[in-house]
Amino acid sequence: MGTVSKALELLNLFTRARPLIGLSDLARLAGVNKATCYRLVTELAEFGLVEQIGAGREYRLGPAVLRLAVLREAQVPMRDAAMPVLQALAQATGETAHLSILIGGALRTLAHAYAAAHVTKVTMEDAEVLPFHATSSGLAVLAFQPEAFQAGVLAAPLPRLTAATETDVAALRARLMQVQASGIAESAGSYESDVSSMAVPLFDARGQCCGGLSVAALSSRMTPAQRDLIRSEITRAGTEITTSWGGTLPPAIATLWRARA
Amino acid sequence: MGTVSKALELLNLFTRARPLIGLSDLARLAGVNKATCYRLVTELAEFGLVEQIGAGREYRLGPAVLRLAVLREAQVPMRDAAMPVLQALAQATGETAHLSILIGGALRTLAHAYAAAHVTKVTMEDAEVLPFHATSSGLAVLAFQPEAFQAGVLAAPLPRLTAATETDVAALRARLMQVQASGIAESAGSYESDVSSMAVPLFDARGQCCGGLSVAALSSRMTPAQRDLIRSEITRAGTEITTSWGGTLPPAIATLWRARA
DNA sequence: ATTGTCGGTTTATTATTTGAACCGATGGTT
DNA sequence: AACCATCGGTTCAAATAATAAACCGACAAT
Repeated sequence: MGTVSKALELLNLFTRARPLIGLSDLARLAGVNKATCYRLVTELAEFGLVEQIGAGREYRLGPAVLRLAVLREAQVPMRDAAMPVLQALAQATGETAHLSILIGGALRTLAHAYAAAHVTKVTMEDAEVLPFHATSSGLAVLAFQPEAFQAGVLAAPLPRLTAATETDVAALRARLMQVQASGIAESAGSYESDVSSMAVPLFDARGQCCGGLSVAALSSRMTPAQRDLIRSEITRAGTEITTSWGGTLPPAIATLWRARA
Repeated sequence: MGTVSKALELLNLFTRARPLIGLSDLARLAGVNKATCYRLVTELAEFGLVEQIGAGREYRLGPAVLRLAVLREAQVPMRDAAMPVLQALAQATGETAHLSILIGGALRTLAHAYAAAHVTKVTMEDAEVLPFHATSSGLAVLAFQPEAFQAGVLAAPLPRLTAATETDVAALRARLMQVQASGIAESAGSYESDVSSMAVPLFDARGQCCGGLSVAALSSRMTPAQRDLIRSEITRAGTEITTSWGGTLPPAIATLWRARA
């Protein structure tokens, strides 16, 4: 692994649950020497990608990420374009909707929207990693990746997160084929007990699947009628987001979704 | 310069005017060998900080910057916190307001808001660099930086952007002292002819000046009454943003602003 | 007073990065 | 169609930059 990768790996250590990290912790978490870590984090800080704050001299993500994001959104307004659709989807289904995209081989949540319909709802955090094998978004996205990518994911450890998590590779492959055939993925309690969700893949201008759109509901509310409603709404929303990204649905998917909805 | 800095420097080459860059151009612009550039940009791409798009195989900023920005804003909601105030400021003054922050020693615009009051307005682009010596924001921010930082800025070339641009170091130092004494900076036609602006510094939780807030108007509209209005509104808005960032105004500034407004 | 940890620095050793030349492919120009 | 320049990407010896371990003073808890 190159030096640059090591430095960037440091950025990945900052999460919502762990937004501030001291030098020694950073070195430990990244598995690098403290001196090495110091040099790396100092270089990151020079560019404002991280910044050091007051008392404990801990580090956190810096203002430069904002500037880069503003530039990126100006050219490729993925998040801005998707937000209104996401909110409308949450509203229409009365459940929590979220959007995730492939970044560096991992699926990460980028945005979410809640519905006001129920007091109990599935809560989300942005910028978290979703396991491919245990979420509907993961299955929806993975089903439309190249075979090599799928193989890589299925070859890695597949943690059993709940009693309902499928960890058998053959069974997962069958699920993926099913998703390819239907254009929509479902999961029930495989990531969090009591949460059922449905998801569709999203496509960029190259026609590649680069993200997923999901609606997550308490399993107790996932009635047949509700599933029909979600399927109808999520395929429409998925089409809308893909289009707003300048992407095109694979014809097979477009046909499937039209037939169902 | 370390390898990491070289890689990050590549990110800085992407601007609004030049959002797509090919490998050879990237190497030329960064002043590094093409093979080096290839390795660096490939590592950046692995993390999604850049991505390569279709035809010309050119590179652009990638989706990872979004994820990082979402995380950053979740912890330090600078942009989100400032946006409503910025819009209110534009509305109240009938002119263009913008927010800029210090990133890696440079002042960059982060957000802006237009007013509907006039058909003619000062237009802005986000994520652009503002020269310290030729803008009111630049003066406002520079005036509250450590002496070493000021000296560094004033030692660098100070391009004459318009006929009204002040490039004399002694005169600029005098301007800075004036800004320190008044808590507000003004400029008239020193960046763009026909544009006059006023700006105030913004402070973070450490009490350091980390950005500026500015209102820019066509010079023809900058009447004495308008200047009084802008001064009153911009100091209030500046206080509000600084507070919402968890920062505190230096007591001297707070006193100055209260007296004026 | 002891002990452990913190952020940060120093050093010789080591491994990574670098630059120039070289591919095959592409696309204008003559 | 032959040519030429340039593209993205690759190779490999030479050189530079990164690394690990030990160390520092400061601070906190014991």
